[in-house]
Amino acid sequence: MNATLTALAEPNRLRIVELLRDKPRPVGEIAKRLRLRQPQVSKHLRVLSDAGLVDVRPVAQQRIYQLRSEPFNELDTWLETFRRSMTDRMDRLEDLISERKAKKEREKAHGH
Amino acid sequence: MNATLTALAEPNRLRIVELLRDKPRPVGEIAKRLRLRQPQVSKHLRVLSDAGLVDVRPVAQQRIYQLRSEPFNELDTWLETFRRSMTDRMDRLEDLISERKAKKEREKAHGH
DNA sequence: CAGATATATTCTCATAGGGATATATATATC
DNA sequence: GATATATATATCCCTATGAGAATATATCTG
Repeated sequence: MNATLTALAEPNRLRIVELLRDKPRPVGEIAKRLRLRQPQVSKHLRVLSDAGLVDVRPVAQQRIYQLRSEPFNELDTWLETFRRSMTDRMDRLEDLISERKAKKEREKAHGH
Repeated sequence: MNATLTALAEPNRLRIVELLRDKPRPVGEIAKRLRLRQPQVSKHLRVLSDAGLVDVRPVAQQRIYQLRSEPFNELDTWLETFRRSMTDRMDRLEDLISERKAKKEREKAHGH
């Protein structure tokens, strides 16, 4: 989880990932499209690979990189745990508000 | 998007966020529970706040921090763009697999 | 085998940012 | 108003890491 987030947190890596979202691509094409130098792209792809975000497939001298779905699924699962508690919290906040209103009403009634 | 990911990429911040998932909490409690020093917690909360991940609400000397839902929703929306293209790719992969199986079957039938 | 092409690795440098400590600020209590 | 409590900020140190350039490695083509 943390590995995934760390890998995605770097702007150029995020761009690479978004580029690979469309389809698998070789290193050179990624570099060209994103106007990055080849070594940086290779380095970033290494990080993405170590984090399990991409797979490589050699074709002649080229290395075709493509996204792996697992990390994204995990990220999604993790996010869901928030979705739930968030809506819960919202409900509780509303409860809190109506509670306070009720309290104020009581105070007013008692001449505060 | 990048701000959100950067904020979440730091291990202790991630822990803070996961702690706040349960309910809003004051700085001191976060520090105590995660065994972090108060200044670090304040700094991390500052980053989370700048990234729009948390809100503050003062109660006496305490500052109660709580999660904001927007960034998580955005992250979710972003993730969906992957889910789609991934399943597309998966379908294609499955096509590839069944194609290969078919080929093997043909080969087996021919006495390979 | 000699290029040419595509990619990975290594090295150096500079910077960002996280941890520790001290201190500032704000609010409550007496 | 003095003190205690809760939090924020400032300062210093240190490490991780991204960029750039040079070089190594692998594969194809002739």
